[in-house]
Order: sequence, then C-alpha cells, then structure tokens
Amino acid sequence: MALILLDYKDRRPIYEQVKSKLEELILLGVFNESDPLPSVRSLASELSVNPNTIQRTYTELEREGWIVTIKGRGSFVSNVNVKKMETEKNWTSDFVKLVDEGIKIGISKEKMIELIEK
Amino acid sequence: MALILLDYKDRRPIYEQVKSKLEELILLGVFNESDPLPSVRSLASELSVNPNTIQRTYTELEREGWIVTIKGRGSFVSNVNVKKMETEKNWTSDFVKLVDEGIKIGISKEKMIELIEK
Amino acid sequence: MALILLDYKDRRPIYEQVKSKLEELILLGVFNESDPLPSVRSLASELSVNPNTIQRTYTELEREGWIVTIKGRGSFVSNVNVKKMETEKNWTSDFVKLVDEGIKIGISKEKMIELIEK
Amino acid sequence: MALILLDYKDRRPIYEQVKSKLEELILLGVFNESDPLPSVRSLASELSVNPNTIQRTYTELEREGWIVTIKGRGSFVSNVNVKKMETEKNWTSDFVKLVDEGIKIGISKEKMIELIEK
DNA sequence: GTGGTCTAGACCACA
DNA sequence: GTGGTCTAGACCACA
Repeated sequence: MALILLDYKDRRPIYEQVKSKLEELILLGVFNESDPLPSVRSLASELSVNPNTIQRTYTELEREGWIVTIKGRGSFVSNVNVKKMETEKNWTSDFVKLVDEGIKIGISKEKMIELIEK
Repeated sequence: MALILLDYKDRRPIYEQVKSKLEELILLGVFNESDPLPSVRSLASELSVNPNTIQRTYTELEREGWIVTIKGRGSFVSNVNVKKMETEKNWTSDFVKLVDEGIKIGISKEKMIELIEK
Repeated sequence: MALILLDYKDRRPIYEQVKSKLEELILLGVFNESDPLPSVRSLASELSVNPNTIQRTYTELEREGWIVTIKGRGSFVSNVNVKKMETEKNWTSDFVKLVDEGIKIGISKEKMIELIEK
Repeated sequence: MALILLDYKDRRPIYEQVKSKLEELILLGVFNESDPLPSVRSLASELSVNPNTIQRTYTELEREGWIVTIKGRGSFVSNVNVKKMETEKNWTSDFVKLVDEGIKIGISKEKMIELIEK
C-alpha cells in the first residue's frame, strides 16, 4: 500500500501536498530520525509525477529543517523532536484560541468534547 | 460594570473590536431579539471614542444582519437565531478541521480534551 | 371563469392582491366608469376569504379614488380616466428611468425591444 | 474632460453617486480589468470632496467585488465580466417585470418600443 | 432625541 | 507615494 496518495480535489500544488504528507509521516514516526527517505526519482515514479516536483518538495523540507540531503547518498530525516515540538506548539496555540472563541459564542465544553470523540 | 472594554493590545481597529464584542453579547443572550442597542453617541461617549467609529460598527452590524436600524429611533437586535446558527456552524467546521489536523500530526484525543477542560 | 385568482406564492396580503387585481380590471376596461362592482359578500364567498378582507380592499380603493360606495346601493367604478392617466404616468416614468439606466450599463435598444417582443 | 461629474440635484449621498458612476465606467469599458483607478486622494481633490468620502466609495466597491485594493499600491478593477453579467441579469429581471406590469395596465408593446426609441 | 453624511486633518502601515 | 483608521465637529432628515 502506498504511503502517499494525491488528492485531486485538493487545490494546493502537488509539491505542497507531498510535503505535508511527508511531514505527517515523520511526525507520526513512520519515518524516524536518520531514516532514509525514498529517492526523488523513485518517489516521483511511484506517484507518476515529474521528478522536478518532488525535488521541490525535498528542497523545501531541507530549507525548513525536516531533512538533510547528502550528495550521492540521499535524504535523511533530521531534527524529529524539534519539529514535533514546533508543530505541536503551533497547533496547540490555534486550538486554545479556537476553544476560547467557542466559549465566547456560547458553545459548551461538552459539545466540544463530543465533536472530538465522534 | 461596563459590558464592553477596549483592549489596547488588540491590534484590530476599534470599530471591529466593538463589533465582535457586540456580536458576542448578542450570541450570549445579553441582548435579546428586538432589544435596543445603546445609541451611537452614548456608546461612543461611554467608550471615549469618536461617534464616527461606533457609527461604522453599527453600519457593518446592520449590513451583516445582526441589527436593524430605524432612522430617528435607534438600532435593534434582529435575527438572533439565524445568527446563532450561522456562527455555530462556521465555528464547528473550523473546529472539526483543526481536530482532524491535530490527529494527523499525532495529538491524542485525550490531550485535546485536556486542553478543553483546563 | 373567475376574473380574480389568488396566488399562494404571492407574499402580499390578500386584500392587496385583490386590490391590485381590481385596479387592473378597471384599467383594462373590464369594469367601466359607473359599473357596479360585486358586493363585498359575494366576492368574499367567491374567493373563499373573509368578508372583512374584501371590505378592507374596497375601503382602500375608495380612499384612493378608484370607486365610490353608496350605502345601501353598493360600490361603483369612478374616475376611470383620471386613474388611467395617473397609473400610466407613473409607469412611464419608471420605464423611462429603467431604460436610461440600461443604456448607461451598456444594454442596446435592440436588446430591449427584443425583450418586449418576446 | 472629467469622467465624473457630481450632480447637486441628485439626492443620493456623494459617496454613492461616485460609486455608481465608477460602476458605469467599468461596465462601459472605460476602465478595464486590472486598470488602476485614480487614488483616493487624487479623485477626492479632482471632485473637491473629502478623501474620506471617496475612501468610503472605494471600500464599498471592494466589498462588492468591483475592485481589489492593495495597501500601499492602489485600487484595481477586478471581475469585469462577472459584474457585467450580474448587473445585466438584475436589470433584465427588473425590465421584464416592469413590461409585464405595463401590459397588465393596458400599455401596448408599440407604445413601449416608442418610449425606447425616442 | 435618533442615525447618516461630510469636512478637515492627523497618524499609521505598507512599498 | 498608497490605502486605513480615527478624532472633532458640523449639518441634515426623521420622529
């Protein structure tokens, strides 16, 4: 089973879809620190997209510190814990803000919890 | 006790701060359908801002269907239930989206519920 | 065949629907000057509505000079020509205004004529 | 020659007169998609009105999708074709309604066409 | 009294 | 330079 599926209805560019899918896989521990990512060419052919598109994904992932690329060797996951904490902190801040807003407009905590458990 | 307090750390314009405060008060039932809102001038003097600023708040609230204004008479709350449903629907949609995203990056439902109950 | 048909989808009050139907019938010459209108009761029962509703229609028609009511005799069409001219004048003024506006927004006279002849 | 002339006999507020004049100019193709509109301040001084008045005109034009405003850059015409279709549709609907009403009160199609060609 | 519009002019953010 | 917000204060229509 493929780990990455492109979504035709998603209006973001492909390189960005692939980028956020890879970030998710790293955060979920499917790829761990120092694990090699698939090569640009192999991932491109698996998804039937142009290698340039995947190249762009990898370049951006490296720029943001998710992976390191070693010439002639490949790309490897890096800084998992830093990234995990960063992402979790941002999400938590958004979540708390939205919960506060919900309370202000009269939505009960029970209703919120129900929405989560559903 | 004043119902509305301006927050100088809030970077939104004053007319918008007052607007969202009034929306909250309507959603929470502090102002009910057909209740008169304070007049433009009286609210302006209570908050020590220019009447034009409050005028703008009321114009936008009317445009969005929160209140109806009768010339020479004043402004009155309108459509409370419609607005309640609209606002709740939008909030719920945002919330569900954020919860999904949280799950994707590995945040447990327990952690989310904890953030709500805190 | 009944001359007046109520329209369920019309959101105006019944007395007003009947009123404008009667005005049309007078303007079109179905009822001529001095002709008697149906009695309040007979028209009410024909349309299956409350006589008070038709009473209101007739009161308003009299107030605006379309008919005269003679106690014990009934209601009669009056001032047909005055009303014809008034109505035509108002309609023409609206029409000319709308045509001007159409030209301003780039609608050709040919297009307008086509809309009429269709 | 000035493209916009204020009409002191027009009882609508200035900001609204200017607004509908600009809409006409866009519909007639005097301003095309992506064209810059005059800046708030320059149009205000050209018409000898307060910049706030023109500011209001531009804010409403943006809210209704006629223009897009880029802070520090200026305001630009947008969505010409969408707006053309919208406006034409509304006008046609009003026109057809008025023609129907005219027929009901006994005005001949010939008379209508004459009013248009005059 | 109420809201609606407008002027004159300041100050801010963005580019 | 551009637009966005705000103050201070006038004058109008409506009731």
